[in-house]
Amino acid sequence: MQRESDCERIIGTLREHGFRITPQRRRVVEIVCAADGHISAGEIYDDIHARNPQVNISTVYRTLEWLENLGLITRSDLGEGREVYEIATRGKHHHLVCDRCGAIIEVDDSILDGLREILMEKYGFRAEITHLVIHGVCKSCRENDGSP
Amino acid sequence: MQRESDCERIIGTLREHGFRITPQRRRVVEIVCAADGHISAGEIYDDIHARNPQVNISTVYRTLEWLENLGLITRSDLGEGREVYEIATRGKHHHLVCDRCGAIIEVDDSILDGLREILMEKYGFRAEITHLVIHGVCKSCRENDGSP
DNA sequence: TTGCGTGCAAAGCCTTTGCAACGGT
DNA sequence: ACCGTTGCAAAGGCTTTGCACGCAA
Repeated sequence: MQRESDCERIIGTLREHGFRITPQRRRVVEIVCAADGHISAGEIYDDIHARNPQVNISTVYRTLEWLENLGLITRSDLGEGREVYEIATRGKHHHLVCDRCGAIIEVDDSILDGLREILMEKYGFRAEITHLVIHGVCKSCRENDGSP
Repeated sequence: MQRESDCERIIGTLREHGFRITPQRRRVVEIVCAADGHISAGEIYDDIHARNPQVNISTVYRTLEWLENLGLITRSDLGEGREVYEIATRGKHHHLVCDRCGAIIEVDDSILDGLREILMEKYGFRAEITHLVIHGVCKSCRENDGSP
């Protein structure tokens, strides 16, 4: 499957560039690749720590920082102190979250094209929106509730 | 000026509702009103503490929470652990945050009109975006760096 | 062997909380 | 005088850092 090949590809890239592949680093890469979307440093640590209690959380943070600097994973700040990571190969996307039923809808990055243009034209601001979470009400909930 | 009347209006509202107006609470309200836009809890504390060293930061946090619950101020999560407050009377707006120089640019809610339309048309999703923080690079940083 | 990476412990930030004393009304 | 508020201190959650040992290459 795609996630496994992502993982092997990343490990291979690191090895080719002469980076040391330690068991800890390998586990972090595996877990991030296996994750279905975002995952936090704490979740990665819990996962590793369950099998290898000697592994320290500082190693997880250092590995994530290293992978991020290498451009192999991306970090998103979800607000409220929540920082999550995911592999960088996924197409850029964002999430709509329905506040009624909790549904999460993945939307393509292109929905932001217009907004980016406006910000550049009006403010000269180059928006770098890596991950956006938009709350609201989904279609079925609107129809069920009869709300606009 | 507007800020002063905001301040007096809030104090008056609090007093009318029977809330106790302590010097600490008064100072917090004054500082938030006097701030040009958003201000962080730490900045408020520094301001108060400079003149009244006995005032504790926990009082600042408690007062801000109280004012927020009363709907008199709003809190925005700028990401990276930065939370800022401002008086609630201001028109709906959003923030552009420059990741190079830290500048914060206030933009009107209308910049999201297009995005809201797209989400409604393509996904039937009614976006309820109360406050959006968009990271990126501001005009002057782009010009200084020569980046696009 | 060599020096990069790790575990450990401690600290750094920001924010919250328990508790006894204080002070608005 | 009452009881809501405050100051203090401590803790809590997450992340970072200094240091000496250990291990990948």
